[in-house]
Amino acid sequence: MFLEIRHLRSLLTIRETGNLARAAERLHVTQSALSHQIKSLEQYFEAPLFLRNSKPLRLTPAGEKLIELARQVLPLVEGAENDLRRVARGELGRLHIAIECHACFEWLAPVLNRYRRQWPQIEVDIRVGVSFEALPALQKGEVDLVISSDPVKSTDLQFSELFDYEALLVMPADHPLVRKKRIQPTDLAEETLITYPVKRQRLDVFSRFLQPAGVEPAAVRQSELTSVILLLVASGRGVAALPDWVLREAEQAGTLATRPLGPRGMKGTLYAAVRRAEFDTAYLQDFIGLARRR
Amino acid sequence: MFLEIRHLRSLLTIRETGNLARAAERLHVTQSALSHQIKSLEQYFEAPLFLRNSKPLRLTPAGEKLIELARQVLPLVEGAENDLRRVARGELGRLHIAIECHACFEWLAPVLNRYRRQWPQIEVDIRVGVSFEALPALQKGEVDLVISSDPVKSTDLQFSELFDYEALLVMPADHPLVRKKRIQPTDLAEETLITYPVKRQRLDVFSRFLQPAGVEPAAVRQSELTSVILLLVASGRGVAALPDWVLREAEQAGTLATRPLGPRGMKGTLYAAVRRAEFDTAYLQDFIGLARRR
DNA sequence: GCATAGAATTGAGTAAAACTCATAATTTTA
DNA sequence: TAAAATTATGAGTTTTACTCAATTCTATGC
Repeated sequence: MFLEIRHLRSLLTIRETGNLARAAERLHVTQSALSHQIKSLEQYFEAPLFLRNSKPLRLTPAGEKLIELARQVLPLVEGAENDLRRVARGELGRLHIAIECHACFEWLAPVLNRYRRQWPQIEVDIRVGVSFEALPALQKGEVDLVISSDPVKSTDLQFSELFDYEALLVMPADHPLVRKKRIQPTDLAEETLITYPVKRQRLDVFSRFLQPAGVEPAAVRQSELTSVILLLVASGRGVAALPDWVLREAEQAGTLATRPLGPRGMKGTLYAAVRRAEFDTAYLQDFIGLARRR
Repeated sequence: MFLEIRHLRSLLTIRETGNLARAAERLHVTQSALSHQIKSLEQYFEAPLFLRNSKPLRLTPAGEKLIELARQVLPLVEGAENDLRRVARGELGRLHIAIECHACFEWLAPVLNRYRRQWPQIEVDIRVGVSFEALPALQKGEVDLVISSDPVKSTDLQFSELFDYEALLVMPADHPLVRKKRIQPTDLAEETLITYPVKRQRLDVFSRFLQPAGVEPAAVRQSELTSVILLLVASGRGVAALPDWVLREAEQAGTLATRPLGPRGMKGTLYAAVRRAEFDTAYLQDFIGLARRR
């Protein structure tokens, strides 16, 4: 293998100008350089590429083959180089987001709608982290940003705080527990608890509220969709623990009531994790900004 | 511009082996060379191409873009290099033949049919040299071989003898001139002469036979097709001067007679001219060989 | 047909790059 | 945590690409 893109560019320019001297000028090299270059190609392929004795330099069949190649390849290369420059400037890129919490969908969807308008060139996707570990996937480059509520020290990942939230117990407006200012674990011993269909250890209401107190709800029911959970709660089929952002509108409608869990409320903070090397990219920073403001 | 085919090959091999060291081995360079190469690419594009901290070396979006380019470009390059090698070995090529004599068609057509079977990869074409000068066209690379009856000394063209011929006067078997052993210019003063539609100076019967003797035929009629000329002659509409190869079968049919022109016959030799640089190519030599044997 | 200007080629010298070697730093794995 | 495997780095070397200057070639006008 010998042929390089440089050769194709020279060949095409010579062909276009019909003359070594002018081609050399356009390529910002001496005409001697071009002459040497062509000669080395001809020696390598053991075939002449140009017919020397004719005024507007003409190509041999071998030369034609290379010109044909140049015409195919050079636009591809230029296109790719442009894309790469835009990738470097952060104008072009990929934003595959992994979320571990189902409820995040509720604020993420509208944020992404706004985001897409600002960054139409960024390829956006959401993956709900059920079947895979989000942070390793981020490290391996399978996804580009992880929404998580527990930051981890890492040399190659960078966590940015998004916003604080509080998980609240949701129940029908006429539920007996509405009378209490704050909910205690034992209050749920006689209730049906509705959760997302993930392992208990990944549900804060179990890991941070019920299990430490050794309380088990009367029943557990699962649903994937936040809106379905709210519907079930509203129709008296159970109660649920959901982050506050989900409940803003639902509460206003007046059919649901919310109460804090535990004496100080079950609060947390959401973070966005990205690879440290890409932390400064404009399109990632902009997403983080939008997510903070929601 | 910076990116070269070498880079694309390295990138793709690294991607395929998932590992600098093995890629280096496959490319017959040191692993250090690859490391430097990638680094220089990353510096040029100001973007990382690989995620370093993951076992099977993974690509960043920028890296993916380049791999995509490599997958498009490398096969094209390899294909073209193969074609070129075959062009150099004379397995692939172009044989555009220019003929100045209309009558040559008669022996050329069957020769080319045989030739095409032997060299299916050679692109064959015939151009009858009416509207252009054949030898300059050969020098300029517009055609690749010229059939001509007068060789010229040239530094960049090479003439090869094909075969000798003799131009004969053709007439109906019952024509009065059949009684003569040889035809003299004055014999044609009362005849209608049928010729190809080209300038008189390019017709030997005028330039070498009639004009030196100052004789003008009673009438001149033209036709492009040899078979039509023979038909006209057979039906008594005139006589024609045609090279012997045209007449072999026609004469055998018994309806036509031929006689030599002038005391020693109007003889000549056909040559094939090619560009000296291509003289040794197998597919040209083979054509010349076939043409000689007819 | 010869002189001449415009181009291309050539060869030598130089600058630049690509590569190797040896070694250090990292990462992975046991 | 040590050993093994892999990658990165820096200095030195080789190779390649280029420039400069001189020469040769080609086309064209007189």
